[in-house]
Amino acid sequence: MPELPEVETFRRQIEKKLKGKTIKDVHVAPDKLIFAGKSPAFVKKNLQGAKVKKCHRKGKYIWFEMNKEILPVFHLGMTGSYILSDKFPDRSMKSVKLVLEMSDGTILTYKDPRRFGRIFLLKDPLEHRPLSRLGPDVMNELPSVKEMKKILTKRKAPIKAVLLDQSVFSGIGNWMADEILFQSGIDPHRLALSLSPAEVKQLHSKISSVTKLSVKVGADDEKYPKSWLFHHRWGKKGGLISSGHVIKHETVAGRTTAWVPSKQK
DNA sequence: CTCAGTGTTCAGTG
DNA sequence: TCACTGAACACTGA
Repeated sequence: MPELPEVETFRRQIEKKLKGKTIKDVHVAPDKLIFAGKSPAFVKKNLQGAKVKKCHRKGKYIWFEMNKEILPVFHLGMTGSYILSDKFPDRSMKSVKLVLEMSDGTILTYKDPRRFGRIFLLKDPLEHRPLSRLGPDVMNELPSVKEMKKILTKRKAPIKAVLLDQSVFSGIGNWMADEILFQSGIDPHRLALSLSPAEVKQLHSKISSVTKLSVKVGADDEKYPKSWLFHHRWGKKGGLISSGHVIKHETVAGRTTAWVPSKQK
């Protein structure tokens, strides 16, 4: 479930629970894919005994600031998730990849059944791939309307593809892109460079408001406004957003895209 | 049994 | 070199 709002919500919870505490013990699954080729021993050596100062986020990545040179960077992929608890995960819990036991008994468990998530150990996370390739974070570094116009006029791809491109803006994923375009009244197929100044202004405003509101409610989708496409997009066959306004589904930019042709031009 | 999926990277093309 | 597209990755559940 990880787009910017989910990841930012995790970040806040993790920072609150881990800040100022020391990693007392570390359990690492022998999974070279998740740990980008690193051995359990290497991961453990770099985490054990470290004191967590902060948890940072850019786009869909988070990393810990610690009293160590090498820092852990997390990306949740499609199905990664964290559990904060005071109990060790029991054996029945599948796909646990990392367990951090903190000095005060707090336990952070990371699991990822599909294994698209990654945990990197890096020196200056922002200076190296994959973080170095990210465009401005849409919550903390959203470009001005003017800058956004300049960026979009250079792009010939469908606006949906540009919103999903993490090197242009970071943090937007599939449902957010559809939500932003729906609320902006823009058809996802439109080429980015074809947007009028008024449309770019609208898009800018909706990137900001969709991001802020979903973070504000802690990425709890039940709390998203009733008017959002989000609540209707999953009913595949001929869903309606309101009387007469049909939701269409189609692959755009390689991803399933939901939009309402009667409202998005 | 087949296929799609809240994501990213890389090979191939123009 | 750049921008863009589509496939691959790994696994679960509809």
